[in-house]
Amino acid sequence: MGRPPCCSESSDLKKGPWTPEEDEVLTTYIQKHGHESWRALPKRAGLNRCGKSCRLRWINYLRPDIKRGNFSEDEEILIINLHSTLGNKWSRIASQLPGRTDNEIKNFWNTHVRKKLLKAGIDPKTHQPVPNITFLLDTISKLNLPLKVPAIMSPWINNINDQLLNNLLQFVNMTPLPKPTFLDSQCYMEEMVNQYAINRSEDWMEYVNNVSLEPQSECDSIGASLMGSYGNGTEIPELFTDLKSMSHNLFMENQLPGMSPEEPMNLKNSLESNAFETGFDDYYESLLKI
DNA sequence: AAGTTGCTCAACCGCATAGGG
DNA sequence: CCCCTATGCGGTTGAGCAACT
Repeated sequence: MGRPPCCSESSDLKKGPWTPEEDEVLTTYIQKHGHESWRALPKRAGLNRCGKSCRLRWINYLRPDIKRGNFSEDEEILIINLHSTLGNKWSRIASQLPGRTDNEIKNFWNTHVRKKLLKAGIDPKTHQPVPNITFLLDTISKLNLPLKVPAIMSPWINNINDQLLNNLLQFVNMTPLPKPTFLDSQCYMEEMVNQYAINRSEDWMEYVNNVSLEPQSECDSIGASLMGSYGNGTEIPELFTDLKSMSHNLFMENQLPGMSPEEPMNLKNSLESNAFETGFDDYYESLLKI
């Protein structure tokens, strides 16, 4: 199906890594004669390669104006911004970064940026926050609250409290702490979530199956206060509505540098339609996928 | 030291597109 | 228009290397 590849008709053409000698031949030829026809070039230059392979080698490696070395922070931010508007249009992105090739940017995206964004709770495709619990965990970990961090995920089992909520709100309103960079503290986040997924999933499912808040026998005074605030039998979605608005505010405060002006509205829309409102099974699934 | 796992990135593959006849 | 060819583009692969066990 489809057109055969340009070089498949001659299977004795060389493939695989280029040798320094081949590089030399190609460079010398192009410097002398240019590359008006990639198809004809290998034969004229005396290379046992297909034109496509020659073109790729020149564009991605041998071109004299190619920029080598690690991407700078500015380049990374530019790539993120361009990707948020252009998507996987690597060649268009590359055209904005002198000396960088589409292949190089694509590799950089797939091996670095994509992972960074994911760990920061941002969907690398949509550039919008992934509605998962990592956000809340990250936030709480930075607040250094005298609570075990996983408490936010199992409040319904033992010790959520409205002091926690108050602290979060205080943080959002007063922002007395330096703005967290969501690109940091990734390992910690991952570990916490993994541990939770491993250790607490049964609790979680047990809770999901029984979505009313019942005071636990070991419930402390803070827990009792929560019961007072929300009342027995409070449906979990009500609690999540509060947490949703908090995570939204926190994200607005801590968005990645250089986002486009319309990005905050996209984030808002995303949060308003996220899994907090679509049920806990979905939410739990997203947690396990992290 | 040896084996395993994970990561990076150069290179490939196949489809899309442009342009000429 | 339609067909054909060359080039461009984006997704994917796998060799080589580093880190880990």
